[in-house]
Amino acid sequence: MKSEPDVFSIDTLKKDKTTWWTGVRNYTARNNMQAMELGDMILFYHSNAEPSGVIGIAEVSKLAAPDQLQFDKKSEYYAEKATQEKPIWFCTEIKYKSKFDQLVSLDQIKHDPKLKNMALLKQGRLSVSPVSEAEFKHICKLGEK
DNA sequence: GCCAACGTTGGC
DNA sequence: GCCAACGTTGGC
Repeated sequence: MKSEPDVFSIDTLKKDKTTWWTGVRNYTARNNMQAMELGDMILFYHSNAEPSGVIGIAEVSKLAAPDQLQFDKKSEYYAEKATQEKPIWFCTEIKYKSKFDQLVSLDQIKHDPKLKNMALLKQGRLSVSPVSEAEFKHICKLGEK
């Protein structure tokens, strides 16, 4: 899961413990969240950062539920066509697990043969993308000294 | 259903 | 700030 650290960083998640991943307005990203199961592990990625990369780990703490911001007329994430009966946007709640000793940069990921098939690289702009167990473990190894 | 125009993400 | 790579919208 990607987040701009200026907006919501791993340190904010650490402080808040949990957060609903609201504001995702892309169908593929939404579908990926709806496919998540309780306890699934998440790579937390800082985008638009210096440098960008995976900075830590979170865990799915609540299954996907309607994103409440879609009903809020004052929110920038308001969705006119959404109703309580038929919500359009869903999000999971995630829980802080840990912050890496060292960030695993996008550049590292790009140049690591074990990570070259990551969905993250295939579709760079997607904010929620799937990760294989092998990729997950390998990135954890790189992030933890 | 096609496609042009437009908007967004995110690396650089 | 630029721009590539998408995704979305809406006219037809």
